[in-house]
Amino acid sequence: MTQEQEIRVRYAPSPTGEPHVGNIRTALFNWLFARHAGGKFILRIEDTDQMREAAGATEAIIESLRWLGLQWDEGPEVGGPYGPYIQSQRLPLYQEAAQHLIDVGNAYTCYCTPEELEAMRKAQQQRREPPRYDRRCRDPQYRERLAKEGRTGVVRFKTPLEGEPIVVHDLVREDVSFDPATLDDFVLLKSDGFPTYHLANVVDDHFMGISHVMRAEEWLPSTPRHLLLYHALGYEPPKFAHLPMILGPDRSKLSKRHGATATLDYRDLGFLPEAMVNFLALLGWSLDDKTDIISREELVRHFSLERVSKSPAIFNMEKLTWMNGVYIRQMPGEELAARLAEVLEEHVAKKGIAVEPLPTAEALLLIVPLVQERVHLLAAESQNPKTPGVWDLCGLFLVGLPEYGDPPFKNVKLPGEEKARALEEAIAVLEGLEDFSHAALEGVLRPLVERLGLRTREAFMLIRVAVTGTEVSPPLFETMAVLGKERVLRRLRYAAGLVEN
RNA sequence: GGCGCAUUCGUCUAGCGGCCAAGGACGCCGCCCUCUCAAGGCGGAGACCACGGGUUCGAAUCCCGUAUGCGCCA
Repeated sequence: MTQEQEIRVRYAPSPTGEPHVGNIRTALFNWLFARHAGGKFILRIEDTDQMREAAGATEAIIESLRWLGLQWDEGPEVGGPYGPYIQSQRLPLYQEAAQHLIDVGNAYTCYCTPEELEAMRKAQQQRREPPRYDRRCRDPQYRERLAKEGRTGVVRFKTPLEGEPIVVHDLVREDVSFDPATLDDFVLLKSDGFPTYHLANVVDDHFMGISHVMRAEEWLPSTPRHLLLYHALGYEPPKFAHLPMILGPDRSKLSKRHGATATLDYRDLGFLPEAMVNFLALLGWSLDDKTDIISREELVRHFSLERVSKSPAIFNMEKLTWMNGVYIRQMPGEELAARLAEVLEEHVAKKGIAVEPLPTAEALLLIVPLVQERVHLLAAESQNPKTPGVWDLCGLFLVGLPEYGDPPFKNVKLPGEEKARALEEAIAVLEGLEDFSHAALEGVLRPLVERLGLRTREAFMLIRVAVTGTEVSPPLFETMAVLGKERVLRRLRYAAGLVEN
Protein backbone atom coordinates (compact mmCIF):
# COMPACT_ATOMS: atom_id res chain seq x y z
CA MET A 1 0.00 0.00 0.00
CA THR A 2 2.79 2.40 0.81
CA GLN A 3 5.10 1.21 -1.91
CA GLU A 4 7.48 3.66 -3.48
CA GLN A 5 5.47 5.76 -5.86
CA GLU A 6 6.56 8.21 -8.49
CA ILE A 7 5.90 11.80 -7.50
CA ARG A 8 3.38 13.25 -9.92
CA VAL A 9 1.68 16.57 -9.27
CA ARG A 10 -0.50 18.73 -11.35
CA TYR A 11 -1.58 22.29 -11.88
CA ALA A 12 -5.19 22.21 -13.02
CA PRO A 13 -6.54 25.68 -13.77
CA SER A 14 -9.89 26.50 -15.29
CA PRO A 15 -9.60 28.65 -18.39
CA THR A 16 -11.92 31.31 -17.04
CA GLY A 17 -9.50 34.21 -17.45
CA GLU A 18 -5.88 35.14 -17.02
CA PRO A 19 -4.45 33.29 -14.04
CA HIS A 20 -3.93 35.63 -11.13
CA VAL A 21 -0.91 35.59 -8.91
CA GLY A 22 -2.51 33.43 -6.24
CA ASN A 23 -3.36 30.86 -8.80
CA ILE A 24 0.08 30.86 -10.31
CA ARG A 25 1.62 30.60 -6.85
CA THR A 26 -0.14 27.24 -6.59
CA ALA A 27 1.47 26.28 -9.88
CA LEU A 28 4.85 27.37 -8.52
CA PHE A 29 4.53 25.25 -5.39
CA ASN A 30 3.53 22.23 -7.43
CA TRP A 31 6.44 22.80 -9.78
CA LEU A 32 8.91 23.22 -6.92
CA PHE A 33 7.62 20.11 -5.23
CA ALA A 34 7.98 18.07 -8.40
CA ARG A 35 11.45 19.36 -9.22
CA HIS A 36 12.62 18.89 -5.67
CA ALA A 37 11.48 15.28 -5.66
CA GLY A 38 12.58 14.55 -9.19
CA GLY A 39 8.96 13.90 -10.12
CA LYS A 40 6.65 15.08 -12.84
CA PHE A 41 4.76 18.36 -13.12
CA ILE A 42 1.61 18.09 -15.17
CA LEU A 43 -0.59 20.77 -16.65
CA ARG A 44 -4.24 19.95 -17.06
CA ILE A 45 -6.89 22.31 -18.36
CA GLU A 46 -10.17 21.98 -16.47
CA ASP A 47 -12.59 23.35 -19.00
CA THR A 48 -15.76 21.59 -17.95
CA ASP A 49 -17.61 24.75 -17.04
CA GLN A 50 -18.67 25.88 -20.46
CA MET A 51 -20.49 28.91 -19.13
CA ARG A 52 -17.49 30.49 -17.49
CA GLU A 53 -14.94 29.73 -20.14
CA ALA A 54 -13.09 32.78 -21.45
CA ALA A 55 -11.53 33.13 -24.86
CA GLY A 56 -7.75 33.10 -24.81
CA ALA A 57 -7.56 31.93 -21.23
CA THR A 58 -5.70 28.72 -21.98
CA GLU A 59 -3.14 30.69 -23.95
CA ALA A 60 -2.75 33.09 -21.02
CA ILE A 61 -2.19 30.18 -18.65
CA ILE A 62 0.49 28.75 -20.89
CA GLU A 63 2.11 32.12 -21.36
CA SER A 64 2.16 32.79 -17.63
CA LEU A 65 3.85 29.49 -16.88
CA ARG A 66 6.36 29.99 -19.67
CA TRP A 67 7.15 33.49 -18.49
CA LEU A 68 8.00 32.23 -15.03
CA GLY A 69 9.91 29.28 -16.40
CA LEU A 70 7.61 26.65 -14.93
CA GLN A 71 7.99 24.03 -17.61
CA TRP A 72 5.51 21.18 -17.44
CA ASP A 73 6.46 17.62 -18.24
CA GLU A 74 3.07 16.54 -19.50
CA GLY A 75 0.14 18.57 -20.72
CA PRO A 76 -1.08 20.66 -23.62
CA GLU A 77 1.54 21.33 -26.29
CA VAL A 78 3.98 18.78 -24.88
CA GLY A 79 1.72 15.72 -24.70
CA GLY A 80 2.44 12.76 -22.48
CA PRO A 81 1.35 9.20 -21.83
CA TYR A 82 -1.80 10.07 -19.90
CA GLY A 83 -3.45 12.46 -22.32
CA PRO A 84 -5.48 14.13 -23.42
CA TYR A 85 -4.80 16.82 -20.83
CA ILE A 86 -7.85 18.89 -21.56
CA GLN A 87 -10.96 17.78 -19.73
CA SER A 88 -13.43 18.53 -22.48
CA GLN A 89 -11.60 15.88 -24.48
CA ARG A 90 -12.03 13.26 -21.78
CA LEU A 91 -15.80 13.27 -21.45
CA PRO A 92 -16.29 9.49 -21.96
CA LEU A 93 -14.10 8.80 -18.95
CA TYR A 94 -16.35 10.77 -16.64
CA GLN A 95 -19.50 9.34 -18.12
CA GLU A 96 -18.18 5.83 -17.64
CA ALA A 97 -17.29 6.56 -14.05
CA ALA A 98 -20.73 8.01 -13.39
CA GLN A 99 -22.41 5.03 -15.03
CA HIS A 100 -20.31 2.69 -12.97
CA LEU A 101 -21.40 4.43 -9.79
CA ILE A 102 -25.03 4.14 -10.86
CA ASP A 103 -24.54 0.45 -11.61
CA VAL A 104 -23.12 -0.32 -8.21
CA GLY A 105 -25.75 1.77 -6.46
CA ASN A 106 -23.57 4.68 -5.41
CA ALA A 107 -25.21 7.22 -7.65
CA TYR A 108 -28.57 7.93 -9.21
CA THR A 109 -30.17 10.16 -11.76
CA CYS A 110 -32.00 13.16 -10.42
CA TYR A 111 -34.70 14.77 -12.52
CA CYS A 112 -35.50 17.77 -10.40
CA THR A 113 -35.68 21.03 -12.31
CA PRO A 114 -33.82 24.16 -11.26
CA GLU A 115 -37.17 25.68 -10.30
CA GLU A 116 -37.99 22.76 -8.02
CA LEU A 117 -34.58 22.99 -6.43
CA GLU A 118 -35.01 26.69 -5.90
CA ALA A 119 -38.40 26.17 -4.26
CA MET A 120 -36.92 23.47 -2.06
CA ARG A 121 -34.19 25.79 -0.96
CA LYS A 122 -36.61 28.56 -0.13
CA ALA A 123 -38.74 26.26 1.96
CA GLN A 124 -35.70 25.04 3.85
CA GLN A 125 -34.58 28.55 4.56
CA GLN A 126 -37.99 29.41 5.94
CA ARG A 127 -37.76 26.46 8.26
CA ARG A 128 -34.24 27.66 9.10
CA GLU A 129 -32.73 24.44 7.89
CA PRO A 130 -29.43 24.27 6.03
CA PRO A 131 -30.23 24.46 2.32
CA ARG A 132 -29.33 21.32 0.48
CA TYR A 133 -30.77 18.71 -1.81
CA ASP A 134 -33.38 16.61 0.01
CA ARG A 135 -32.58 13.45 -1.98
CA ARG A 136 -36.13 12.99 -3.17
CA CYS A 137 -34.92 11.34 -6.40
CA ARG A 138 -33.30 8.60 -4.40
CA ASP A 139 -36.75 7.07 -4.45
CA PRO A 140 -36.86 4.94 -7.62
CA GLN A 141 -40.60 5.31 -8.07
CA TYR A 142 -40.59 9.06 -7.74
CA ARG A 143 -37.60 9.24 -10.03
CA GLU A 144 -39.14 7.08 -12.72
CA ARG A 145 -42.32 9.04 -12.72
CA LEU A 146 -40.33 12.18 -13.51
CA ALA A 147 -38.29 10.37 -16.13
CA LYS A 148 -41.47 9.46 -17.96
CA GLU A 149 -42.22 13.13 -18.38
CA GLY A 150 -39.21 13.19 -20.65
CA ARG A 151 -37.02 15.27 -18.35
CA THR A 152 -33.25 15.16 -18.64
CA GLY A 153 -31.47 14.55 -15.42
CA VAL A 154 -28.22 15.03 -13.61
CA VAL A 155 -26.29 12.28 -11.86
CA ARG A 156 -25.94 12.63 -8.12
CA PHE A 157 -23.67 10.81 -5.73
CA LYS A 158 -25.36 8.83 -2.99
CA THR A 159 -23.64 10.25 0.07
CA PRO A 160 -23.75 8.08 3.17
CA LEU A 161 -26.41 9.48 5.50
CA GLU A 162 -24.26 8.93 8.52
CA GLY A 163 -21.09 7.27 9.61
CA GLU A 164 -17.64 7.81 10.95
CA PRO A 165 -16.10 11.23 10.45
CA ILE A 166 -14.24 11.59 7.18
CA VAL A 167 -10.68 12.56 7.94
CA VAL A 168 -8.52 14.42 5.47
CA HIS A 169 -4.86 13.85 6.22
CA ASP A 170 -3.64 17.15 4.97
CA LEU A 171 0.10 17.59 4.58
CA VAL A 172 -0.07 21.23 5.58
CA ARG A 173 -2.87 21.24 8.12
CA GLU A 174 -2.65 17.79 9.69
CA ASP A 175 -5.92 15.92 10.13
CA VAL A 176 -9.15 17.72 9.38
CA SER A 177 -12.36 15.83 10.01
CA PHE A 178 -15.82 16.26 8.57
CA ASP A 179 -19.14 14.78 9.62
CA PRO A 180 -20.62 12.95 6.62
CA ALA A 181 -24.11 13.95 7.75
CA THR A 182 -23.34 17.51 6.69
CA LEU A 183 -22.69 16.46 3.11
CA ASP A 184 -25.47 16.30 0.56
CA ASP A 185 -25.95 14.29 -2.61
CA PHE A 186 -23.75 16.39 -4.83
CA VAL A 187 -23.92 16.41 -8.60
CA LEU A 188 -21.43 14.35 -10.59
CA LEU A 189 -22.65 14.86 -14.13
CA LYS A 190 -24.56 17.89 -15.27
CA SER A 191 -27.50 17.70 -17.64
CA ASP A 192 -25.29 18.61 -20.59
CA GLY A 193 -23.23 15.50 -19.92
CA PHE A 194 -20.28 17.48 -18.57
CA PRO A 195 -18.81 16.44 -15.25
CA THR A 196 -18.64 18.68 -12.20
CA TYR A 197 -15.28 19.60 -10.76
CA HIS A 198 -15.68 16.91 -8.13
CA LEU A 199 -16.03 14.03 -10.54
CA ALA A 200 -13.60 15.28 -13.15
CA ASN A 201 -10.71 15.99 -10.84
CA VAL A 202 -11.05 12.66 -9.05
CA VAL A 203 -11.22 10.68 -12.28
CA ASP A 204 -8.36 12.56 -13.87
CA ASP A 205 -6.11 12.52 -10.86
CA HIS A 206 -6.61 8.79 -10.69
CA PHE A 207 -5.99 8.03 -14.34
CA MET A 208 -3.08 10.45 -14.53
CA GLY A 209 -1.43 8.78 -11.57
CA ILE A 210 -1.30 11.94 -9.48
CA SER A 211 0.45 11.27 -6.19
CA HIS A 212 -0.07 14.60 -4.45
CA VAL A 213 -2.85 17.11 -4.88
CA MET A 214 -1.65 20.58 -3.95
CA ARG A 215 -4.34 23.17 -4.37
CA ALA A 216 -5.67 26.31 -2.75
CA GLU A 217 -7.28 26.14 0.65
CA GLU A 218 -10.68 26.96 -0.77
CA TRP A 219 -10.90 23.32 -1.87
CA LEU A 220 -10.47 21.90 1.59
CA PRO A 221 -14.22 21.76 2.33
CA SER A 222 -14.90 19.69 -0.76
CA THR A 223 -12.14 17.21 -0.09
CA PRO A 224 -14.35 14.82 1.95
CA ARG A 225 -16.58 14.48 -1.10
CA HIS A 226 -13.55 13.61 -3.17
CA LEU A 227 -12.46 11.03 -0.64
CA LEU A 228 -15.90 9.46 -0.78
CA LEU A 229 -15.65 9.32 -4.55
CA TYR A 230 -12.22 7.74 -4.49
CA HIS A 231 -13.52 4.99 -2.28
CA ALA A 232 -16.71 4.45 -4.23
CA LEU A 233 -14.75 4.18 -7.46
CA GLY A 234 -12.19 1.89 -5.89
CA TYR A 235 -9.35 4.33 -6.45
CA GLU A 236 -6.45 4.90 -4.11
CA PRO A 237 -6.65 8.57 -3.08
CA PRO A 238 -3.61 10.81 -3.51
CA LYS A 239 -2.08 12.79 -0.68
CA PHE A 240 -3.53 16.24 -0.17
CA ALA A 241 -1.97 19.57 0.70
CA HIS A 242 -4.08 22.70 0.88
CA LEU A 243 -2.09 25.84 0.35
CA PRO A 244 -2.85 29.17 2.01
CA MET A 245 -4.62 31.72 -0.12
CA ILE A 246 -3.25 35.03 -1.30
CA LEU A 247 -5.37 38.00 -0.36
CA GLY A 248 -5.66 41.59 -1.51
CA PRO A 249 -4.69 44.49 0.77
CA ASP A 250 -8.22 44.49 2.23
CA ARG A 251 -7.84 40.85 3.26
CA SER A 252 -10.40 39.58 0.81
CA LYS A 253 -9.78 37.09 -1.95
CA LEU A 254 -7.65 38.67 -4.64
CA SER A 255 -9.74 40.16 -7.40
CA LYS A 256 -9.69 42.72 -10.18
CA ARG A 257 -10.61 45.41 -7.67
CA HIS A 258 -7.14 45.14 -6.21
CA GLY A 259 -5.47 46.43 -9.37
CA ALA A 260 -2.93 44.26 -11.07
CA THR A 261 -3.73 40.67 -10.20
CA ALA A 262 -3.12 38.75 -13.41
CA THR A 263 0.34 37.29 -13.54
CA LEU A 264 1.05 38.77 -16.94
CA ASP A 265 0.15 42.23 -15.65
CA TYR A 266 3.31 42.05 -13.61
CA ARG A 267 5.37 41.27 -16.65
CA ASP A 268 3.92 44.35 -18.34
CA LEU A 269 4.65 46.46 -15.28
CA GLY A 270 8.31 45.60 -15.64
CA PHE A 271 8.87 42.81 -13.15
CA LEU A 272 11.39 40.10 -13.85
CA PRO A 273 10.33 36.47 -13.74
CA GLU A 274 13.16 35.66 -11.35
CA ALA A 275 11.94 38.29 -8.89
CA MET A 276 8.37 37.13 -9.29
CA VAL A 277 9.29 33.51 -8.58
CA ASN A 278 11.36 34.51 -5.57
CA PHE A 279 8.61 36.71 -4.18
CA LEU A 280 5.78 34.26 -4.79
CA ALA A 281 7.75 31.42 -3.25
CA LEU A 282 8.08 33.41 -0.06
CA LEU A 283 4.36 34.06 0.06
CA GLY A 284 3.38 31.02 2.07
CA TRP A 285 6.74 29.33 2.31
CA SER A 286 9.98 30.22 4.00
CA LEU A 287 13.42 28.73 4.23
CA ASP A 288 14.51 30.12 7.58
CA ASP A 289 14.56 33.31 9.61
CA LYS A 290 16.77 35.34 7.29
CA THR A 291 16.58 34.36 3.64
CA ASP A 292 14.75 36.74 1.28
CA ILE A 293 16.76 36.56 -1.90
CA ILE A 294 16.86 33.01 -3.10
CA SER A 295 17.50 31.61 -6.53
CA ARG A 296 15.29 29.23 -8.39
CA GLU A 297 17.86 26.47 -7.92
CA GLU A 298 17.98 26.99 -4.18
CA LEU A 299 14.21 27.01 -4.02
CA VAL A 300 14.10 23.67 -5.78
CA ARG A 301 16.77 22.30 -3.49
CA HIS A 302 15.05 23.37 -0.27
CA PHE A 303 11.33 23.36 -0.99
CA SER A 304 9.22 21.26 1.31
CA LEU A 305 5.61 21.15 2.39
CA GLU A 306 6.60 21.20 6.04
CA ARG A 307 7.62 24.79 5.67
CA VAL A 308 4.44 25.94 3.99
CA SER A 309 2.52 28.23 6.28
CA LYS A 310 -1.12 27.76 7.15
CA SER A 311 -2.36 31.30 7.20
CA PRO A 312 -3.21 33.42 4.18
CA ALA A 313 -0.87 36.12 2.97
CA ILE A 314 -1.37 39.57 1.54
CA PHE A 315 0.35 40.42 -1.69
CA ASN A 316 2.75 43.29 -0.96
CA MET A 317 3.72 45.08 -4.12
CA GLU A 318 6.28 47.31 -2.40
CA LYS A 319 8.35 44.36 -1.34
CA LEU A 320 8.09 42.86 -4.80
CA THR A 321 9.34 46.12 -6.25
CA TRP A 322 12.28 46.16 -3.91
CA MET A 323 13.09 42.58 -4.82
CA ASN A 324 12.87 43.39 -8.50
CA GLY A 325 15.44 46.12 -7.95
CA VAL A 326 17.73 43.63 -6.29
CA TYR A 327 17.55 41.36 -9.32
CA ILE A 328 18.10 44.25 -11.70
CA ARG A 329 21.20 45.30 -9.82
CA GLN A 330 22.53 41.76 -9.96
CA MET A 331 22.06 41.55 -13.71
CA PRO A 332 25.08 41.58 -16.02
CA GLY A 333 25.41 44.95 -17.76
CA GLU A 334 24.97 43.55 -21.26
CA GLU A 335 21.75 41.88 -20.30
CA LEU A 336 20.34 45.00 -18.69
CA ALA A 337 21.34 47.04 -21.72
CA ALA A 338 19.46 44.64 -23.96
CA ARG A 339 16.39 44.73 -21.74
CA LEU A 340 16.44 48.52 -21.55
CA ALA A 341 16.84 48.74 -25.29
CA GLU A 342 13.76 46.60 -25.75
CA VAL A 343 11.64 48.75 -23.47
CA LEU A 344 12.90 52.04 -24.89
CA GLU A 345 12.57 51.03 -28.49
CA GLU A 346 8.95 50.18 -28.00
CA HIS A 347 8.22 53.33 -26.04
CA VAL A 348 9.90 55.60 -28.55
CA ALA A 349 8.06 53.98 -31.43
CA LYS A 350 4.74 54.17 -29.65
CA LYS A 351 5.11 57.81 -28.66
CA GLY A 352 6.81 58.85 -31.87
CA ILE A 353 9.72 60.45 -30.04
CA ALA A 354 12.73 61.53 -32.09
CA VAL A 355 15.89 60.06 -30.58
CA GLU A 356 19.46 60.89 -31.40
CA PRO A 357 21.32 57.72 -30.64
CA LEU A 358 18.91 54.89 -31.34
CA PRO A 359 18.26 52.93 -28.15
CA THR A 360 20.28 49.90 -29.13
CA ALA A 361 21.78 47.53 -26.63
CA GLU A 362 25.17 48.79 -27.68
CA ALA A 363 24.30 52.42 -27.06
CA LEU A 364 22.64 51.60 -23.77
CA LEU A 365 25.71 49.82 -22.49
CA LEU A 366 27.29 53.22 -21.82
CA ILE A 367 24.26 54.35 -19.85
CA VAL A 368 23.77 51.20 -17.83
CA PRO A 369 26.39 52.04 -15.17
CA LEU A 370 24.54 55.28 -14.53
CA VAL A 371 21.06 53.83 -14.21
CA GLN A 372 21.42 50.25 -13.04
CA GLU A 373 21.06 50.98 -9.36
CA ARG A 374 18.21 53.39 -10.07
CA VAL A 375 15.99 51.06 -12.06
CA HIS A 376 13.34 49.17 -10.14
CA LEU A 377 10.95 48.33 -12.91
CA LEU A 378 11.69 47.45 -16.52
CA ALA A 379 8.82 49.50 -17.84
CA ALA A 380 9.07 52.74 -19.76
CA GLU A 381 6.91 54.78 -17.45
CA SER A 382 5.88 54.59 -13.84
CA GLN A 383 3.18 56.25 -11.82
CA ASN A 384 5.34 56.21 -8.73
CA PRO A 385 8.04 58.91 -8.54
CA LYS A 386 10.04 56.77 -6.13
CA THR A 387 10.43 54.11 -8.77
CA PRO A 388 10.97 56.00 -12.03
CA GLY A 389 10.43 54.24 -15.32
CA VAL A 390 13.13 53.39 -17.80
CA TRP A 391 12.26 56.32 -20.03
CA ASP A 392 12.35 58.70 -17.07
CA LEU A 393 15.85 57.48 -16.33
CA CYS A 394 17.29 57.08 -19.80
CA GLY A 395 15.31 59.49 -21.96
CA LEU A 396 17.64 62.38 -21.32
CA PHE A 397 20.47 60.50 -22.99
CA LEU A 398 18.48 59.94 -26.13
CA VAL A 399 16.94 63.27 -27.00
CA GLY A 400 18.49 66.34 -28.57
CA LEU A 401 17.18 68.73 -25.97
CA PRO A 402 15.54 67.62 -22.76
CA GLU A 403 12.23 68.98 -21.65
CA TYR A 404 12.70 71.79 -19.19
CA GLY A 405 10.26 72.48 -16.41
CA ASP A 406 8.16 75.59 -16.39
CA PRO A 407 9.72 77.68 -15.02
CA PRO A 408 12.92 75.83 -15.86
CA PHE A 409 14.99 76.57 -12.76
CA LYS A 410 12.27 76.69 -10.20
CA ASN A 411 14.25 75.25 -7.33
CA VAL A 412 17.66 76.63 -8.11
CA LYS A 413 18.06 79.26 -5.45
CA LEU A 414 20.24 81.74 -7.24
CA PRO A 415 19.44 85.21 -8.59
CA GLY A 416 18.81 85.23 -12.35
CA GLU A 417 21.97 87.09 -13.23
CA GLU A 418 24.04 84.69 -11.14
CA LYS A 419 22.55 81.79 -13.05
CA ALA A 420 23.32 83.36 -16.38
CA ARG A 421 26.87 84.20 -15.39
CA ALA A 422 27.57 80.75 -14.03
CA LEU A 423 26.25 79.09 -17.15
CA GLU A 424 28.25 81.37 -19.43
CA GLU A 425 31.39 80.66 -17.45
CA ALA A 426 30.73 76.95 -17.58
CA ILE A 427 30.25 77.09 -21.32
CA ALA A 428 33.50 78.98 -21.72
CA VAL A 429 35.43 76.48 -19.64
CA LEU A 430 33.94 73.44 -21.35
CA GLU A 431 34.46 74.80 -24.84
CA GLY A 432 38.16 74.64 -24.21
CA LEU A 433 38.09 71.17 -22.72
CA GLU A 434 39.50 68.43 -24.91
CA ASP A 435 39.10 65.49 -22.57
CA PHE A 436 35.43 65.09 -21.74
CA SER A 437 35.87 62.30 -19.22
CA HIS A 438 34.03 62.60 -15.95
CA ALA A 439 37.30 63.09 -14.08
CA ALA A 440 38.36 65.88 -16.40
CA LEU A 441 34.96 67.51 -16.15
CA GLU A 442 35.09 67.44 -12.41
CA GLY A 443 38.63 68.76 -12.61
CA VAL A 444 37.50 71.97 -14.29
CA LEU A 445 34.02 72.46 -12.90
CA ARG A 446 34.88 72.28 -9.22
CA PRO A 447 37.53 75.00 -9.46
CA LEU A 448 35.09 77.05 -11.51
CA VAL A 449 32.45 76.86 -8.83
CA GLU A 450 34.98 77.89 -6.26
CA ARG A 451 36.19 80.78 -8.37
CA LEU A 452 32.64 82.00 -8.76
CA GLY A 453 32.13 81.80 -5.02
CA LEU A 454 29.10 79.55 -5.33
CA ARG A 455 28.08 76.63 -3.21
CA THR A 456 28.76 73.36 -4.96
CA ARG A 457 25.31 72.12 -4.21
CA GLU A 458 23.59 75.00 -5.90
CA ALA A 459 26.03 75.38 -8.74
CA PHE A 460 25.87 71.74 -9.70
CA MET A 461 22.12 71.73 -9.43
CA LEU A 462 22.06 74.62 -11.85
CA ILE A 463 24.24 72.78 -14.34
CA ARG A 464 22.30 69.57 -13.78
CA VAL A 465 19.03 71.20 -14.66
CA ALA A 466 20.66 72.95 -17.61
CA VAL A 467 22.05 69.70 -18.97
CA THR A 468 19.29 67.23 -18.08
CA GLY A 469 16.23 69.39 -17.67
CA THR A 470 15.49 67.86 -14.28
CA GLU A 471 16.60 68.12 -10.71
CA VAL A 472 17.02 64.38 -10.38
CA SER A 473 19.52 62.61 -12.54
CA PRO A 474 22.45 60.25 -12.43
CA PRO A 475 25.72 61.81 -11.22
CA LEU A 476 26.44 64.99 -13.15
CA PHE A 477 29.96 64.48 -14.46
CA GLU A 478 29.29 60.92 -15.57
CA THR A 479 26.13 62.05 -17.26
CA MET A 480 27.95 64.83 -19.09
CA ALA A 481 30.69 62.47 -20.14
CA VAL A 482 28.22 60.08 -21.69
CA LEU A 483 26.35 62.88 -23.42
CA GLY A 484 29.53 64.23 -24.96
CA LYS A 485 30.85 67.69 -25.50
CA GLU A 486 28.66 68.70 -28.38
CA ARG A 487 25.34 67.84 -26.75
CA VAL A 488 26.33 69.24 -23.39
CA LEU A 489 27.30 72.57 -24.89
CA ARG A 490 24.16 72.73 -26.99
CA ARG A 491 22.04 72.22 -23.90
CA LEU A 492 23.99 74.68 -21.82
CA ARG A 493 23.58 77.35 -24.46
CA TYR A 494 19.92 76.64 -24.78
CA ALA A 495 19.48 76.75 -21.02
CA ALA A 496 21.43 80.01 -20.81
CA GLY A 497 18.93 81.39 -23.29
CA LEU A 498 16.08 80.31 -21.07
CA VAL A 499 17.63 82.10 -18.12
CA GLU A 500 17.99 85.34 -20.04
CA ASN A 501 14.22 85.49 -20.45
C1' G B 1 -27.37 29.78 8.49
C1' G B 2 -24.27 25.13 8.52
C1' C B 3 -19.30 23.23 7.96
C1' G B 4 -14.09 24.14 7.81
C1' C B 5 -9.47 26.79 8.18
C1' A B 6 -6.64 30.63 10.22
C1' U B 7 -4.92 34.34 14.09
C1' U B 8 3.40 36.77 15.99
C1' C B 9 5.45 44.35 14.20
C1' G B 10 1.36 48.18 8.76
C1' U B 11 2.99 43.79 5.29
C1' C B 12 5.84 38.93 4.37
C1' U B 13 7.73 35.90 8.03
C1' A B 14 11.35 33.11 12.01
C1' G B 15 9.74 30.55 16.29
C1' C B 16 7.69 23.46 16.63
C1' G B 17 8.10 24.06 26.07
C1' G B 18 13.24 27.00 28.84
C1' C B 19 18.55 30.06 24.14
C1' C B 20 12.39 35.16 23.18
C1' A B 21 11.82 41.27 28.28
C1' A B 22 10.21 37.66 20.39
C1' G B 23 14.77 37.45 15.32
C1' G B 24 15.00 38.86 9.87
C1' A B 25 12.98 41.44 5.47
C1' C B 26 9.84 45.27 2.94
C1' G B 27 7.88 49.93 4.19
C1' C B 28 8.55 54.22 7.60
C1' C B 29 11.93 57.76 10.46
C1' G B 30 16.97 59.63 11.55
C1' C B 31 22.26 59.84 10.68
C1' C B 32 26.55 58.83 7.44
C1' C B 33 28.29 58.92 2.27
C1' U B 34 27.25 62.89 -1.35
C1' C B 35 26.63 67.50 -7.01
C1' U B 36 20.49 65.74 -6.84
C1' C B 37 18.21 60.93 -6.83
C1' A B 38 19.32 56.02 -6.20
C1' A B 39 22.43 52.34 -4.18
C1' G B 40 25.16 51.33 0.23
C1' G B 41 26.44 51.71 5.66
C1' C B 42 24.76 52.65 10.65
C1' G B 43 20.80 53.45 14.07
C1' G B 44 15.48 53.97 15.51
C1' A B 45 10.21 53.55 16.07
C1' G B 46 7.03 49.40 15.38
C1' A B 47 4.14 42.75 18.02
C1' C B 48 1.40 43.18 25.98
C1' C B 49 2.71 36.72 20.28
C1' A B 50 -6.35 38.08 19.07
C1' C B 51 -8.78 37.38 24.02
C1' G B 52 -10.03 34.24 28.37
C1' G B 53 -9.18 29.91 30.91
C1' G B 54 -6.31 25.62 31.84
C1' U B 55 -1.74 21.91 31.61
C1' U B 56 3.40 22.65 33.30
C1' C B 57 8.65 24.32 37.77
C1' G B 58 8.28 27.08 33.01
C1' A B 59 3.99 28.59 27.07
C1' A B 60 4.21 32.68 21.37
C1' U B 61 4.94 27.34 21.41
C1' C B 62 0.34 21.95 24.28
C1' C B 63 -5.33 21.68 25.53
C1' C B 64 -10.32 23.99 25.86
C1' G B 65 -13.54 27.99 25.06
C1' U B 66 -14.61 33.04 22.99
C1' A B 67 -13.87 36.72 19.37
C1' U B 68 -12.43 38.20 14.69
C1' G B 69 -11.05 37.24 9.67
C1' C B 70 -11.33 34.18 5.53
C1' G B 71 -13.11 30.12 2.66
C1' C B 72 -16.81 26.46 1.13
C1' C B 73 -22.03 25.05 0.56
C1' A B 74 -26.55 27.38 -1.57
